Amino acid sequence: MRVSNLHTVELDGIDKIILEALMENSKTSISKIAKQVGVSSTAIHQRIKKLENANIIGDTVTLLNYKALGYKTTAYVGVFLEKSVYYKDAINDMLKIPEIIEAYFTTGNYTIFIKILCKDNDHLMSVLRNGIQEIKGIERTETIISLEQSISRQIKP
Amino acid sequence: MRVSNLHTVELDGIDKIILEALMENSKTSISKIAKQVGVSSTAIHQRIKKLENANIIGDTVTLLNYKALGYKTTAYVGVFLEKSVYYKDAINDMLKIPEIIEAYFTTGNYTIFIKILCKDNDHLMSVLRNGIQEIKGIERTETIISLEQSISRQIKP
DNA sequence: CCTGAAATTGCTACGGT
DNA sequence: ACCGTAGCAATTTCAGG
Repeated sequence: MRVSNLHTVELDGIDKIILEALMENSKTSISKIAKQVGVSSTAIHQRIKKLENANIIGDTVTLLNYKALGYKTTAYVGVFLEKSVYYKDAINDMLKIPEIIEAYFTTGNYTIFIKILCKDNDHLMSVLRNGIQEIKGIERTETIISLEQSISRQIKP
Repeated sequence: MRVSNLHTVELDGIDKIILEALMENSKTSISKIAKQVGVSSTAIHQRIKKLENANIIGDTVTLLNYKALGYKTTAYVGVFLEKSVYYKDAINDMLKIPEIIEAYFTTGNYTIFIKILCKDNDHLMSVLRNGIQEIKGIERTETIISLEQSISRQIKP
């Protein structure tokens, strides 16, 4: 890894192999990566520390299989706000709705764009009617329901 | 954890503590969870194995900090297909565009709805013009650019 | 479903090239 | 920047209540 004077970072081949292994499985053992690359475990360990310090490696999380827990409906909702001033309050209200798992402030048609995870369509309707559309400043919403997720991945470093 | 005869799953309090700890940090040590709950490491280990076998625990991944790697633009693109028949081929073509990190088959206005990660707006324009809009069967697209991500989380079990 | 002990594996610090 | 060693901590297996 090389850090230029303009805050950009150059990863070499070994860094990329490390990152790809950890992206796929955060529990990949250092020794396994070391064997694959052909250097010592210590070297890999030192590189990982550097990548962590450079803030390139972020969180390590366990993803739950929500379908197994009964969450089978994913939807996106475009939110039209009366005035952008309501943005902060709207986000605060949205934080209280656990089904909202992502929210973005956006350009274009919508002011706020959110991702929702629900058990089924009835649950989604209830979240929309009794949750989201009750939030102050929301004019109207447009809902996009996902029938199938076809791609889900990270970008390779 | 209890599995009813209708394929639904009941998690007890200990399961939920385990899952929440691992969701936040997949590297949380078993022994730490064990101390918090007040049982042996072995018991926690066995429960984790069960949750894995029940497919409730999914992947454990390391998230990269894409901003540190120069990726600063997130966008969503709604895709209008001429005919739904083109869906499979379109997804196959999209798999070849690494900037596309999520894709959904959806109801509503759009046929396909995708999430894109780019370095900057020029990069985004290039992906749209030279990548996505070249795919066979795509009539037109609508782009929503995220200015700020305000919420990002998982649902609690 | 739990425990405790033993075996295994992996992490991390240190000294050196 | 990398290596080897060695001590330590954690995971995982096993026998048993």
